[in-house]
Amino acid sequence: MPVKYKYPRPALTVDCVIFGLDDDELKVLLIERGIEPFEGKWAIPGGFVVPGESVDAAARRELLEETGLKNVFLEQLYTFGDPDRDPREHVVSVAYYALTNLAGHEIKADTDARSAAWFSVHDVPELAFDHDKILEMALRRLQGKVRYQPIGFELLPPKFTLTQLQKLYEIILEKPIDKRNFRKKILSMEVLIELDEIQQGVAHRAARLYSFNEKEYRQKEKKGFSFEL
Amino acid sequence: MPVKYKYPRPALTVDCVIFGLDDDELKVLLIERGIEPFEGKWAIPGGFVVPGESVDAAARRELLEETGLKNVFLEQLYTFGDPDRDPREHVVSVAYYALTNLAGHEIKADTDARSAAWFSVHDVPELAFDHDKILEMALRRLQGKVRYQPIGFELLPPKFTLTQLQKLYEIILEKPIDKRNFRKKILSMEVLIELDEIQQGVAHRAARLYSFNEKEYRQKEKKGFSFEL
DNA sequence: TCAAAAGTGTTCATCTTACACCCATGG
DNA sequence: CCATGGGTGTAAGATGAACACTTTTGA
Repeated sequence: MPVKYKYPRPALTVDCVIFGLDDDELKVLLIERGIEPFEGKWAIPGGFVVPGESVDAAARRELLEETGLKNVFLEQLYTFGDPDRDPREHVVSVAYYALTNLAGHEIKADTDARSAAWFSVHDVPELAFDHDKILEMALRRLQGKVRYQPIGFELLPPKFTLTQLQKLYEIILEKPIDKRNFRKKILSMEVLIELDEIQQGVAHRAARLYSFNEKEYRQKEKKGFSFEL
Repeated sequence: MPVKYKYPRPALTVDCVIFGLDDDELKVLLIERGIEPFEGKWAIPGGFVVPGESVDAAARRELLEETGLKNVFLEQLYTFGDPDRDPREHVVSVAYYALTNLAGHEIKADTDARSAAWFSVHDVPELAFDHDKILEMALRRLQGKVRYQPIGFELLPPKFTLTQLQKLYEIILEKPIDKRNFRKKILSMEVLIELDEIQQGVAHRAARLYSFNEKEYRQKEKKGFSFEL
């Protein structure tokens, strides 16, 4: 359905950088492009914004359509608006980043039967468009934000051990953390619920499980408390 | 020059929240709308993105056209994409915020002869579109960012006293700061140049002038130093 | 019984906070 | 000479960093 406008306007897309946490690596979900431009190249999943849907909604829709993911943490990252980032025409893209726990969600085959795969963020193939720039920015944002907002939990299953949590920070921040100091700090914030459950099926002493107390966190936050690693 | 596209697309605009620092208030520059919709209402300056120009360039262009400002700090804030934020049609807006020192720049009359004026951020008239939301977000961003990035200097003249700098933080963060502790902290970072100049024309002991050493800051930053209030 | 990870406190150094007086200047 | 803001140091408390051994469990 072709349309006419009084003045030209750039096209508008959304792109979603989807992070997942493996045992000892941070991964990103990429999709192999089935059409030109950049056919055969890997890219961050995304698509065009349909007028009448909010840009946020477009991001959620693309996320669902291309990966089957829903109810995940999704936040706007930045808008990329260089006129030559797409060889066809001026396409402005509002980039988002999503956090999900890799184990929980199987990634379904994409509707267009293109293949999707997880890559280590430090070993990513050449990407289409300016997607390397977008990915780099998403990584930096995640590294920054994880230290003063409790978003790391989004990368873990709902019940996790303190060691898993610590490892998460070590992987994202790319530096080792002292075990005792980490536990002291995180527990002193009192935003974790100590569950009456322990890890199953491990070949050593099973660790206690915890969950993030989001309600408690929101209350504390209102009273001026601020989460800091 | 009407244009045809294969699929409909939202329109794209940029909006610039422009902050300026008065003696004891943070101000924002608004423009009175001369046309529908929201004719007569105050709004954040902005305009449509022309295909072929980067979104950043569009923001700079609008800033210059509507206020005469150039070479000011300008950073992308967030993209607002609700379909009903503009009553005419789906208009997605990439919002920016700018920092400038109020004293230095006279704001020229807008090209469309609409009036422009500075308002205290805490005493703003009813705004057009969702501009109240944009302004609120810009304020929060400024309050957050000013504490861990040396952007506050953008609101001051190139040469300033430590008391001016302190007041800046007090105004933005909306809380009093201890004078001695502030000076100790800011000087210990060693990113200020102590000038051989003092304040002129004050009816009391003249304060020493300082300037921000951006070069030094960038070098320190690379070595892992991080500015923190 | 061994391998693997869980869990736990103390000390020292550093940073943050609270706080008050004298000084220089111009009117 | 007085009003106004400029400029300065110290002590106590809080926070962050470094560091090693015992316990539990399943194989």
